[in-house]
Amino acid sequence: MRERNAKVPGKAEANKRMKKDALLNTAFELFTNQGIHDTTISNIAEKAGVAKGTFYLYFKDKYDIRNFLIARKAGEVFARADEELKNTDLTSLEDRIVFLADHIISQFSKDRTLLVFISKNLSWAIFKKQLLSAPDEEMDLPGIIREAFETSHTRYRNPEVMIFMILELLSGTIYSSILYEDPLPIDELKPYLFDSIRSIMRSQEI
Amino acid sequence: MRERNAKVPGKAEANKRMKKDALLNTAFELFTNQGIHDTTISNIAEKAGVAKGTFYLYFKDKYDIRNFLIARKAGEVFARADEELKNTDLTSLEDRIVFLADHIISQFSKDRTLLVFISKNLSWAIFKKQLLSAPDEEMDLPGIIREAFETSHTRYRNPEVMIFMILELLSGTIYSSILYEDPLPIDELKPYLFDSIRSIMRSQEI
Amino acid sequence: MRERNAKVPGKAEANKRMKKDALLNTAFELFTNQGIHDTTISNIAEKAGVAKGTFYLYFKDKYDIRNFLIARKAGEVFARADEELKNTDLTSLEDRIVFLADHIISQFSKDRTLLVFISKNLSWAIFKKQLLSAPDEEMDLPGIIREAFETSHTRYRNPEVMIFMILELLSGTIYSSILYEDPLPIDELKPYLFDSIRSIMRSQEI
Amino acid sequence: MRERNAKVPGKAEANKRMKKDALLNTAFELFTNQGIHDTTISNIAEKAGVAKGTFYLYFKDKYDIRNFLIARKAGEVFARADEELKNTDLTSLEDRIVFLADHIISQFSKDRTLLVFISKNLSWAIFKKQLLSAPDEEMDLPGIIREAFETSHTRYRNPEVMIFMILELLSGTIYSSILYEDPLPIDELKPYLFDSIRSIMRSQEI
DNA sequence: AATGAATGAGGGTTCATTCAT
DNA sequence: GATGAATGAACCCTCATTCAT
Repeated sequence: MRERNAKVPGKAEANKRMKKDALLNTAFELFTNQGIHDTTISNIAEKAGVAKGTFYLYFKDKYDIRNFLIARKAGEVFARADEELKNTDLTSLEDRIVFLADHIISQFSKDRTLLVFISKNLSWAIFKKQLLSAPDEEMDLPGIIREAFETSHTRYRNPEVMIFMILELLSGTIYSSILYEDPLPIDELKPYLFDSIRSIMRSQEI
Repeated sequence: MRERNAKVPGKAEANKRMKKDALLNTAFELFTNQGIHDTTISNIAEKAGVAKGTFYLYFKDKYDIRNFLIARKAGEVFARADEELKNTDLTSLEDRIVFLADHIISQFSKDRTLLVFISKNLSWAIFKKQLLSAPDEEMDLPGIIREAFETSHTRYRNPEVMIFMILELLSGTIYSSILYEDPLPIDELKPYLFDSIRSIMRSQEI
Repeated sequence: MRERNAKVPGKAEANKRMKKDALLNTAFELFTNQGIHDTTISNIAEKAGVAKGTFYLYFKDKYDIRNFLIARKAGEVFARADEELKNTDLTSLEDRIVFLADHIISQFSKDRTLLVFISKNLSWAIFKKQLLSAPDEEMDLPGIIREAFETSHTRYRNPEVMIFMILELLSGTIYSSILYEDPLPIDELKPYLFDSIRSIMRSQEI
Repeated sequence: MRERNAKVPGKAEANKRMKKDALLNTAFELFTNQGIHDTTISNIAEKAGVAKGTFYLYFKDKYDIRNFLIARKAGEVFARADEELKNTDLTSLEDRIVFLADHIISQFSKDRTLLVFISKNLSWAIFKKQLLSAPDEEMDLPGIIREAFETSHTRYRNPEVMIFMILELLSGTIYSSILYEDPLPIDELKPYLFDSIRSIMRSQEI
């Protein structure tokens, strides 16, 4: 019997997804290359090979597609870092969080356009909205974090607040450090940054 | 006695300064009330009581006046906090920096439009450019900071990096906390935040 | 039988051509009545009954439509003269060219706005670009000229240079003569002018 | 007793002339370098080292100064050619006019910006207005021409018309030939052109 | 679902001209 | 005569959005 998603494995459905993906990929390329301000909906539609009107079948406007992209890209960064974490045998939450931070830094170092794009948007609002509340098919970040704290031997006063502060510290500092090497290049900044993260965590231990 | 052609020295200059100030004040009001995006140069000029073309005598475009305003407003926030600091007898650098943070938070709590306006722009680039390098007539912030570190009994590994991290942590967290009370209202966040600041500083002591 | 979605073939295309023609006709009228400098794109669009933005779907800017018009109008003048030439039985190239010159003069005498418009633009660059190189659907001027020289009993040193000189002499002189009757009204100038054309041609015979 | 123009050989007078000359020289430089359209009165005034308002003390607007310049520059070209003519012992008017044409061509070949500037403006209206009617202090061109025809052994049907046609032929052809080498580079065009001039003259002999 | 021609409000910017000093 | 800050009309051009096909 055919389930909910059955239909004849829809050509139309696949086509729709392809169009949306084409729009997203094109938009990301244009946003990072020439800036959001200088990218028009015409640009995106034309380069994606669809008509201008078609854009509006999938997104409300330019900012709709931007937000969609930021969330997706940020999620991918976290997912990759978490994937790598699984290959380690780090046990203390402190080590694990520093590992994640390190891996995130490393991804942004290799892809500065991505850094510029999500830059400071990798912040609490988006993090929470996208990653904590809506466990999607691909990655259950909320679950991951909850579990991490539950399995940790060390307990913290307010895990959410702690993550919040670490995230803001991380996202705030790497932008200037990676892009402008100011006040220090990222490799020289890391010791200070990781020390700070650890000391924040320790100050919150119960 | 003044003759017909005897200009009051600097009358034209004063006039020019007034025009520029009128433009700046108006722009700030409009930017905070209706957003930068929805504020047009026509709006600013009209409300400031000058012709549209006059705007261009003083500023290159909308972003020129915005940057000017951010730097000025951010400077004022620091200056006021520092002014209050002088009325205390706090001696340890840790206490003094937490005091400054507290006072800055208090200013932004009372003036959310200001927070939205300079929000995350209160960042390293602007801070350094405007406040560290160019001691202006009104406030010698570079001098203040240098002196603070020199008179401190405690020494730190890298004062600049330390200030950088504290500033990013502060500016990153207060936005979400003051405006959205997320993850906590600012008054409840403060203990965590100040603890974190202190622990960052301690981790950097030599 | 036509279905609901069966477009009349080329209905949209016809519509586009009409819009473009409306713009061209309106632009010509405004250019000749109030000058190119004093004609704005708004003027043209409004009078043509289309939106301002529509103008930019068809032409890059004011000078784009001007060049288009000059070429078209100049082409029409030549085409009409050549059409009349066919009704004669003139055989010598000298007679045929003087006939063409006479007919061109006569057209401009009757339509001074046209003269002012293409005036000195009826020159070599445009003549060559538009009329010699790209035989369009309506008139194969290059072919006409080539044929004229090939069928002529008389041969000339350099036909292209000869046409060039005659054209510049003609276009240079009629402007002042027709519009300002200076140094002579066109009817009195003609004998001198035609004599000059004939003598130029004779000087180039091989 | 002091005559009308006396005054103490005026410093003010000299100053005024200098300002006007500075404006004229600057305008010419800007017109030829960046085009009349893209040259603003501000540009001219600033580069000439005078205030914007001062421009209006000497010229009505941009086109006033342009016309002034065209007439002056065109006059200089003729004057130089005529000066050289004096160093020859050419007697026939035909030879003398071809000599002038040759010398004018040579000047424009060496200074293409000048050619672009006066280009087709080296035409009858300007020629007549500036050069034939108003014998100025520096050059009595009307006198020169009148004399040339009077001393010529050969008589012509209508000298003015003849000069008119030759001038238009010359000014029309050299532009395309010198700037674009089309239909021939100027050196190759010359034989055809001079032959044409001579044959025009011969066709007008009485 | 897809198209893309048409729209037209609206922004940014320029610059000739004035006039108080 | 000289200045140059101020003016503000004028204009170009973009581009998000619609809708008939």
